[in-house]
Amino acid sequence: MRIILHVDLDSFYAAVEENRNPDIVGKPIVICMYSGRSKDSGAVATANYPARERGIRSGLPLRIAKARASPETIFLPADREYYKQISDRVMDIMRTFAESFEQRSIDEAYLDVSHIGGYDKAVKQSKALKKTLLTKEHLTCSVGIGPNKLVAKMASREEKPDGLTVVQPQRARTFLAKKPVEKLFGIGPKTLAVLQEHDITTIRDLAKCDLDMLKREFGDRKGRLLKEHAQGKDIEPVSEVIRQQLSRLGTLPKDTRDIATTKKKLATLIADLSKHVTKIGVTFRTVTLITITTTLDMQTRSQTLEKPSRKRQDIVTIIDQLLKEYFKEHPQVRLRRIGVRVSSLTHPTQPKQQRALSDFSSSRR
DNA sequence: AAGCGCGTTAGTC
DNA sequence: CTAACGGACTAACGCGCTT
Repeated sequence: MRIILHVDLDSFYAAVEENRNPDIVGKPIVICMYSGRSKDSGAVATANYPARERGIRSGLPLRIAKARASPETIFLPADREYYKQISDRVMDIMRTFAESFEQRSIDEAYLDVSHIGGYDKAVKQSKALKKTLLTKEHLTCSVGIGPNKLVAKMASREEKPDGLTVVQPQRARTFLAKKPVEKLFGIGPKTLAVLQEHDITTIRDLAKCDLDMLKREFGDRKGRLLKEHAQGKDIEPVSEVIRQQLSRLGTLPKDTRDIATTKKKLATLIADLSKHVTKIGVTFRTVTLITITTTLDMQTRSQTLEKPSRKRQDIVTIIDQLLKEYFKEHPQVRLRRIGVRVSSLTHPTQPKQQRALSDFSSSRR
C-alpha cells in the first residue's frame, strides 16, 4: 500500500515577499500580474490570508481587487524569477524527505513515502518536513496524506494554512463523498455543466453513477477516470515530470492588427524565451505562434523544424512567417494578446553545470 | 495499427 | 452564481497523412 504526501506552500508568492520585507508582515498583501495596458489592468497572482478575508483571490482582476481592498493593503508586482529561486531551494529540501518526488508547480509537490511504512510515521515525517521548511526558509505549508495523489491533493486542501490532514485508505471514499462534485480535482466548469444535467451534484453521486453514461459524455478514458477519482482511486505514480514545452505570452498595449506593434512585442517574448532555452540547455523542433483576439479566442499555428535547434533566429524566422499568414487569413480580427511556444524538446542528459565540466574534460582528451 | 504534425479544448495554479 | 481577465503549464483528443 502506498503512502503519498501532497505539499502545498501557503500563499507562496506573498509569503516570500513577507520574508523579503518584514515591514509588511501582518498586512493584507496582493501579488499582481500587471498587463501594462493601463495602470490597474491585470490580475491577482496570489493574496495572503488577511487579503483573502475581503474576497481577494487568485485570478481576480486588479480593478476589482483594489475596490475590495482595505487602505493598508500592499500591492506588489510578481517577481517570478525570485520566487523560482526560492522554490528551487524548497523543492531540494522536500526531495530529501521522499523516496520518489514530483514537483507539480512552483509551490506544490507530491512525495511518495511508502517506504517508511505506516501512517503514523508518515505524519511524523510530515511534521519534520514542515519544521524544516519553517526554520530553513520561513515558509509554512499545508500537507495532505493519503493512499494516492488524488486523495493526498484533496486532503491538503482540507485545512489551510499550515494544515496537516490524514486520510487513510479505508476513509478515502467517505472523505470525498459529501463534497460538491466541482471540488473534485480535475472538474472544471465544462465538466460540471454536463454532470449537472445528469443530476450529479456530489462526489458520492459521481461515484455511484452509470459508467457507460460517463464514457458516452466524456470519452472512454476520461469517463473511467472520473468515476475512479470519485471513489478515491488513483494509480498515478509519483515521478518527476519532464518539461514538454516552454512559452511566453504577453498582452499588447492595445488591441491591434499592426505588424510593427505585434512584432515588437514578439521580439521581447522571443528574447526572453530564447534566454530560458539557453539557460536550461534544451533544444526544440516545433515553434508555435499563439494569438488571442479581442474576444479572448485563442488560436495557434505551428511549424516543425527538420532538425532540433537552440537558435533564437530560428524562432524569429518561423514566427515572422506564421504571423504574416495569420493576418492574411484573418483580415478582420484585432489581437489582444500574443505568444510564442517551443516544443518537441530534447533535454540535456545531465544538468547544465556538470555538463560544462564533462565537456571540458572530454575536449582535452 | 502506430506515430507524427497540427490544432483545439479543458483544467490547474 | 457569474463576470470582470494574467501567464505558464499539462493532458487528451481529433484529423489527415505517412510508415
